[in-house]
Amino acid sequence: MYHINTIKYLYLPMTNISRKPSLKMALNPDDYMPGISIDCVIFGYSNQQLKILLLKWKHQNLWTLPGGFIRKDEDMKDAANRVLEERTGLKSVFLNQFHTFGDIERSLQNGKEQLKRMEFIRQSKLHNDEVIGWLNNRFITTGYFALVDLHKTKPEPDALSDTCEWKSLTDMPDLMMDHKQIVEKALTHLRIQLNYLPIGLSLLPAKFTFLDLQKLYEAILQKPLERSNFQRKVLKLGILRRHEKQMTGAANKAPYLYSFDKKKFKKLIEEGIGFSY
Amino acid sequence: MYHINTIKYLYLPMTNISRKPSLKMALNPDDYMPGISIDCVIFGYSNQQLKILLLKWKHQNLWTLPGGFIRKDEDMKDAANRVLEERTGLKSVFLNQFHTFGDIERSLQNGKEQLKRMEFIRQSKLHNDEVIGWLNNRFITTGYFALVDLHKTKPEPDALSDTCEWKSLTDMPDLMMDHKQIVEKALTHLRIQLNYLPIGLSLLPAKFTFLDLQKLYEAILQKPLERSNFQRKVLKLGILRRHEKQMTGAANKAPYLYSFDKKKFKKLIEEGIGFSY
DNA sequence: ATTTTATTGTATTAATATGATACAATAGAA
DNA sequence: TTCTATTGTATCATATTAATACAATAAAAT
Repeated sequence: MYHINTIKYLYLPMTNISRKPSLKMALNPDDYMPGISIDCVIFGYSNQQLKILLLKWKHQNLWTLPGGFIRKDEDMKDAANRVLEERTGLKSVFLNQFHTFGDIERSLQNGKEQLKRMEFIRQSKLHNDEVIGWLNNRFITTGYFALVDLHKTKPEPDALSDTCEWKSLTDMPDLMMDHKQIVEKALTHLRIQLNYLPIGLSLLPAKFTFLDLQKLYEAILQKPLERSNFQRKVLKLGILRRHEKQMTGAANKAPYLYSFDKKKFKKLIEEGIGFSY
Repeated sequence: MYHINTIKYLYLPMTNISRKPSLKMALNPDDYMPGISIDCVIFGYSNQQLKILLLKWKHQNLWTLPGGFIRKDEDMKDAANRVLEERTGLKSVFLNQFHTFGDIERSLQNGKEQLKRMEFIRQSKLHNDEVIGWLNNRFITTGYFALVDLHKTKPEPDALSDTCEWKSLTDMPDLMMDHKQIVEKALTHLRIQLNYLPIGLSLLPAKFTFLDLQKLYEAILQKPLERSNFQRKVLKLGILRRHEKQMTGAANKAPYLYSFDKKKFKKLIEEGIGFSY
């Protein structure tokens, strides 16, 4: 029992695969890898809160992560980038695979709601019986997590959803299937990454104050950090550039604005220097 | 375009799936998830060298990682455990998923050798045309890495392999497809894990000297460690139990034997304490 | 029997990092 | 002009790490 993969696939590249299907176009199962899906946990940050982009199903109060399938002619990471772009309009952002979820019963949660959903799809004639059968198979899903500047995104619901919204982590609605566990795992990875990557680069606007950065870290770690020590530690990394002061209008000393020095940032990562809070 | 997974699967559990197929039994594609495979990077340690369990294809000098497919009625992690048990005879060892490899061209390497291979399979009549067609599809593979006490294993080649052998990391043969990259990634993860888990527990025999432990860490990290500081750091974790001295026969002070105190070890992990070298 | 040798277990010291606190500078309100 | 809250930075005690030293010791060499 052995897997000698993809040789036919390699030497007989497929034809007749429509290149860029519109979102509303009927899903053609022949174009996609069966049994595998992609789910994206897209993190954003605003109002001092860490947020995740979620979709709400039509006529149901069940939310899901932005997801999709892998075209037979695309790399899995390209599929993840495509999903991300379809929902946010953003290209080439920080996007990392973190785990593949392969339990049989991963779709048990909210099973009744999902049955209702399938009935809705059947009645809506959005998909034919073949597609519905394909969707009904067991899927293993690979989770990717992305960090984006929330204000640069244009959330777009997909064909089966009412809304595509940023939801605060501290106020998460009911999620489909095992999506809650997927979010948990993504968070764990984000927290670990925090020790190795100055993550603010992706989540904050170009210029920010030290307090902004600290609040972001506190939102991710869910614990308060000591201000002056945080400042000292980050400054010592030498990856911040200081700009003009930001007059806040408040009756106190105005903070400086900072931005990331991407060159030094890159160098730091190459050296594999981690730092923890 | 959305994935409402596995509802039919959930509510209509499959029947007629043979429970434990013998290794030599013809592969029935209907029993397995299409397009997804499992590959295991199984680490062992002997003669002060980190080793990996590899299989060599019959009549060809091409080596592969132990791998397999996911039965439609089993969790992905169970599939990985099954593969591990089939090749080593070991159950319930340290086994962790680390990455899923989904590039289209992941099988490009050694393509010619693999074509020869498919021809051999065809001629051997080991599989019928349906199975060969199934194997020829593109596969996405999820990598698991395992840590085992090499001396407790009974390596078993599979139906398509001559030998199943421990190969030193410093002396790796040519590997099929992208298996070299898979090994690299597993190593990276092992090295990161080293900062969070006292990994010796899985790779060393029950009792060992401090030098044994240090050499293991040096083999994994590929860099020398300072003896006395290594000793101090590990001792401070409080997870080692000291036993009798081991008379080495050499003309010098005999080292103590140590073993891991699994209770304290567990406690340490729960507290999430990491340590680095 | 004594000396020698290589290795082990532990101590010591200097350098560095961290946690807690202090304090001067300052933008704007009082 | 004084007051207030926040910012940037300094200070000091404590903890951690790296480098080195050294006594203990098993067995070979003398």
